Amino acid sequence: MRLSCIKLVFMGIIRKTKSVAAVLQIFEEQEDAQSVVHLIELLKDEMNRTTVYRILDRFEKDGIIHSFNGKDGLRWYAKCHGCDSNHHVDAHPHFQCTECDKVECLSLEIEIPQVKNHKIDSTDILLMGQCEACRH
Amino acid sequence: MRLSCIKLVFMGIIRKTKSVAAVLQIFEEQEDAQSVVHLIELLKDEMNRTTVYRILDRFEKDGIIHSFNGKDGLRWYAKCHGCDSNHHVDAHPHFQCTECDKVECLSLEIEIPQVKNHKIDSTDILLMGQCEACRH
DNA sequence: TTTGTAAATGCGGCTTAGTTGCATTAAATT
DNA sequence: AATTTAATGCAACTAAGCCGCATTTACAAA
Ligand SMILES: [Mn+2]
Ligand SMILES: [Mn+2]
Ligand SMILES: [Zn+2]
Ligand SMILES: [Zn+2]
Repeated sequence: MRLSCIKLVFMGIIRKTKSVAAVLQIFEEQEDAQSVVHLIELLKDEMNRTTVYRILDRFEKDGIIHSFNGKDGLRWYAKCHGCDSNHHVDAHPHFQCTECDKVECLSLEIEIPQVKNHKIDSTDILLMGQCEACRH
Repeated sequence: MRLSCIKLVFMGIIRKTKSVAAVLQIFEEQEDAQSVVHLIELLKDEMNRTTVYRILDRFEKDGIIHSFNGKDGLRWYAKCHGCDSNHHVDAHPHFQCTECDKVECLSLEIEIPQVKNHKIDSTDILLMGQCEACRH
């Protein structure tokens, strides 16, 4: 059993298949978030789209990636930092460019005030505008 | 030309049809946000679902209602306050209950810090948790 | 190395939100 | 009442995402 395999089992992924490796590689190489639609397109020669959905599900359960809705209601995924299968600790806002559609995770604290008579458990914050590249 | 009609034309709606009146009435009676899926169900005996979509589009252009994505990626609509067809001034966060799914507009200012090298034009903020009714 | 196992995958079909084109209806103006 | 065209109904379509089931394959035990 190779080291990378021990690590994957620890994270909840049982078998390191070619498909698992291919999806993992995308998130290792690319810090920006990826839409499922884009991932399916990227991987269409290597695996079935159902497999993409299922691997993303497993990765999210394992705290390898996290997901959120982009501005058009599509599902996006990005790498987690410091999460595992028990705790998703990596809550942060996201930014989506209105020109190129690129999505970034933001290391940014946003203060959420109390809402009277409500218990807030989580937040979903999407900032929209122009990214660094599109601003020029 | 009746007064209500003058008002509607002013807002961009050209003809006050029975369908327009029916959708309008829902938003006048109910302050909470409504999902399109729920509206279609509510109105299924009175009009075609395509008509619901088209009336919501027109209302949004006219500043009568605004839309946003709920936690499950569905489209939700709620009444605007102080908007018209030229200016949607009514930006605010939303709350969705994780138990009963109810969605509320929040009159709440949330401070958005600057993001380096980005131009932020709009925000989409969804708070999730337990509503007043579900907390007890 | 071979074999047994169940995790993972492929595939086809299905669900559902939302859109589009076009023929028909009806609201408002004359 | 006649005219105009905004609005509607309808059917077909698109696209994201899910599900069941047969098949494959990773991996551990023999
Ligand atoms: Mn993120
Ligand atoms: Mn609102
Ligand atoms: Zn951009
Ligand atoms: Zn509730």
